[in-house]
Amino acid sequence: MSDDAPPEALRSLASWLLTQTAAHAHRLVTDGLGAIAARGHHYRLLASLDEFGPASQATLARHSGVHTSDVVAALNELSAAGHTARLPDPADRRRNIITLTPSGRTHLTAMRERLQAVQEDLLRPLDATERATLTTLLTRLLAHHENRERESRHAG
Amino acid sequence: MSDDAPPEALRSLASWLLTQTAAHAHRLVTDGLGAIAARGHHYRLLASLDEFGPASQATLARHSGVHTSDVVAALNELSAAGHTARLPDPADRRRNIITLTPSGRTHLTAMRERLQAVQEDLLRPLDATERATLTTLLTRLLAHHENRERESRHAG
DNA sequence: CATATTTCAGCTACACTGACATCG
DNA sequence: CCGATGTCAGTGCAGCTGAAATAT
Repeated sequence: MSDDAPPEALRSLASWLLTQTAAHAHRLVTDGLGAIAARGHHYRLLASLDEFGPASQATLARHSGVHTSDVVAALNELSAAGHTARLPDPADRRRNIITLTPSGRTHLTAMRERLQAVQEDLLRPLDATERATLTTLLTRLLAHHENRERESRHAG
Repeated sequence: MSDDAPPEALRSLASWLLTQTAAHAHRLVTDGLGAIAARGHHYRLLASLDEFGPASQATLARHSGVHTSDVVAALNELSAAGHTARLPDPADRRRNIITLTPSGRTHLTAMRERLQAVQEDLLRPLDATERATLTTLLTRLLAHHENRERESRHAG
């Protein structure tokens, strides 16, 4: 459904280039993870647990950037599959402490491998220097907009 | 919900950087267009009509990259607002010929202005050279993945 | 017959909102 | 009472699928 050349009015917009390439990236990630019955949120949560250790769901949401309500749903799936465990926090009975199980660790490794392949696929036309440049530019944009969000939350 | 620093396992993934920055870009675009009761699809369709002239819905879908089924919905909205007109094609009675009305042209101009402001907002931390670099890299990625899609459609 | 166009109904993923009960 | 937490229900947009009706 997008055979012809898009109008210049679109191709000249950075926002359009970003969302379009992101759509392709998202497709590749979804397909790559889907092949091992995983999804984007799963990786974000398991990677956060792996890097920061066991945490409450709220902390996990802050680390991974996944919305708390989506954390609930994703952890339902991950726990049902035995990749995470929900333990009540004895010190604060509102909280669950989420831990990575051995099975979750294995699953995380598999996801990492899939995602590495996806990056290669995604960035194929760029050489190493260009990939580094792209990463730097995107990282700067992201940092800028994350700060703006933080500030507006602090102000609001 | 994304206050803390995301794990390195995410920050090092180009796919993650892309989808995150795209999410911010999408928010800015949605907000910017929302202020004048417009949406992304509207701009893509009106810009295509402006650049390529009147077209059938199917052609419009191919030009704009908007799915045919979504074209139907967006044109319902645009036509209800008087920004486009659907005329039956006398030469092919399956088709509607879509045209930009004067009101649609005015609306398109307003969207263009909003979107220019959004680009400025989006790219603020980058200087002119860096913006050009980003545009080039993204354009190359996009071209690559569009070709892959075309080929797999041709093969399949 | 196959193909193209328009339309409708619905699905998935992600980001997000609002409400609620629970607990500190 | 205020605030944080976990849960559930539901919204909106984008991208997409499938099917039907109509016409070429």
